[in-house]
Amino acid sequence: MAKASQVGSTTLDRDNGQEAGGAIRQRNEREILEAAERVFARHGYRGASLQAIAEEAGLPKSNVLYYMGSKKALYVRLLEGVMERWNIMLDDISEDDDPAEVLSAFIRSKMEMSRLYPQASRLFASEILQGAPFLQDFLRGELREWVESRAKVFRGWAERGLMDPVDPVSLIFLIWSATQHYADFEAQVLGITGRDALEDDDIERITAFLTQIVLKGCGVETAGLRL
Amino acid sequence: MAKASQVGSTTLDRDNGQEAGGAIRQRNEREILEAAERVFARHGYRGASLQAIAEEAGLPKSNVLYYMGSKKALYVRLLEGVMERWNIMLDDISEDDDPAEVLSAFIRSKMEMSRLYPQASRLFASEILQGAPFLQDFLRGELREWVESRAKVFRGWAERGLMDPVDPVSLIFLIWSATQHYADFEAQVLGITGRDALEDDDIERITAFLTQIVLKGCGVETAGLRL
DNA sequence: TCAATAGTTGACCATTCGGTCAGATTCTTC
DNA sequence: GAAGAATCTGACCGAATGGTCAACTATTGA
Repeated sequence: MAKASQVGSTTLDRDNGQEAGGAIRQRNEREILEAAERVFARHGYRGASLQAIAEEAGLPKSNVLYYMGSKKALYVRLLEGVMERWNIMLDDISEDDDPAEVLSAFIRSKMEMSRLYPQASRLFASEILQGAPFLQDFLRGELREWVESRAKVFRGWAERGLMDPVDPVSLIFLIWSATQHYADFEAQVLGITGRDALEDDDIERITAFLTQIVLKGCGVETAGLRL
Repeated sequence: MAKASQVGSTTLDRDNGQEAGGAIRQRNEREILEAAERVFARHGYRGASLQAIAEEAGLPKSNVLYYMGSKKALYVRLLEGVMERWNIMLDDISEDDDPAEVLSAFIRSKMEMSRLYPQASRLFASEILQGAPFLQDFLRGELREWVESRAKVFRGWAERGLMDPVDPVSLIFLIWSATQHYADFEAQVLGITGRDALEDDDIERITAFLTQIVLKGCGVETAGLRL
């Protein structure tokens, strides 16, 4: 299952992922992780303080360290969680699939990620803004291969005339940026639109918009596709 | 000239923008501002330390405070600088302009911003990730009006059949996110593509890609436009 | 029941944080 | 070259930082 390749150099494998632990531990760890995700997403690794995380979780600082060991270990564990959710989306595609279906499903699932896990998206964004000190290996390894494999399929479609011969990597970046924008820049989106929050039908409307632009923009046939 | 509306509550107007000061002051302030932009962009407001900024600028910490007064004043001044560059792009458009020309110029100028001032873009991104504590007023005021005025023009074009009736605000967000991506997520882009840096022709290629997707995706006539 | 294990937490530590200040040095101006 | 302004900076301050630890309580299993 790969895990998020190295991810720094801390040994964190003592309780690796699915291990349960007591019911108390499970509940407290979940609460700490959720609180930490919010604080790290907002203030970045250096800007987040254990005190702030502890207060957000409603626990004394010592308790946070009791469960998480150190600030770095906590941060790395959060990143691993983000990468894990990311990997769920890693279902394979082939040249035999329908471009319109694959692209629209891709856009939809990325929009749902932004909708369901905005904090995770922001945490990732913050890590990248810092220069990706902990995720270098992931970017240059797993994620790069993922992009390359998709790119090859896109190129195949283009050769068969199913879509315009656009640069596949740029296309992937376009979809990533446009979808993540609504999580990472939520404050900007809300400020400009004057809304308090984005509702389900906003997301639906934006998804439809992006799908239309991308499919039409790439010259993908949408015959027989419900949009 | 509007300035960046309030921007926090610190009184920073003692040396407002174009005021020169001695040659020494001018040089040192510039060096400090450039260093601070890098550090704030990477670590966020809370994560950036005056010590780190001072080292980056090659000056003692006391000197930074001598010129900038306080951490908050330094940060606000940087944001004002970013907004100022932003406002340069604020040239007006009208329904009489050619949609293809306006949209492609818009994409090009945003890509150039990402190319020329990546640190400024990241600083802005970091501020938004924090929930835009200092830029709330700017977002809800100036920027909102800017978006609305553009949206009205886009709608006019759609009514006259010059482009598809897509949601103009979503379109603006799409262009913003896609272009800023190459500055804000540079570490990701470089990691995935395995490059050391993005060159001028990369930017040119990406600009052409985005222009093609957006124009075609919006159903804009590109007759007689050099692309 | 009772010992072992797990969980809790305040006191404390060295370091770093943003910021102040006094005194030294350098630059300008006449 | 002297007076005054601008610049420079090490010493220092209280508060906050990440982290340790020992003493304590709660839970669990035999």
